[in-house]
Amino acid sequence: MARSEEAQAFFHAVYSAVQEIPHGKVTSYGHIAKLVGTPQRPRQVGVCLKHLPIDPSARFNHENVPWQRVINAKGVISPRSQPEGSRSQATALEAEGVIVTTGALGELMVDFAEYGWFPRILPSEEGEELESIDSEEGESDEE
DNA sequence: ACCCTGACGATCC
DNA sequence: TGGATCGCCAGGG
Repeated sequence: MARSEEAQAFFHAVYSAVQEIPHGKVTSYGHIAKLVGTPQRPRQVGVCLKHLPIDPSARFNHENVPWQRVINAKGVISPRSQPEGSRSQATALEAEGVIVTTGALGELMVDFAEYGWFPRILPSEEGEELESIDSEEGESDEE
């Protein structure tokens, strides 16, 4: 487990941010990346979740980190190598009341307008400790 | 040490 | 509108 300290801090930040997603809500990898101060690395957020320990004794694990609440920017549950993975994520979301629909190509989608959680990010002096306030009114996708 | 892959996302054709 | 490319960078072989 010899990750560099920086990498470990990143993992920690990501897991902590994911824990802030409200029950029954979802956000994107990209938004988590922004929340932790590294807006250009949404991909690494995926890496973190991919490596989220199953072991309940781990500091961060599948039990205390709501990994299922993170989907991609298109509102689709990111397909892994195997479709079963995304399916189980859909099941986990449905278990908390989130409605998951299936697209023409079998994509599992969640309506951001209904379940999206994209708090405004307030820049701080250091750029590290980012504050976030949840704006109850989700801006659909108008800009 | 090197190369390929990838739970992403913004841009560029 | 949508597929292809690029940037990022940790993991795994």
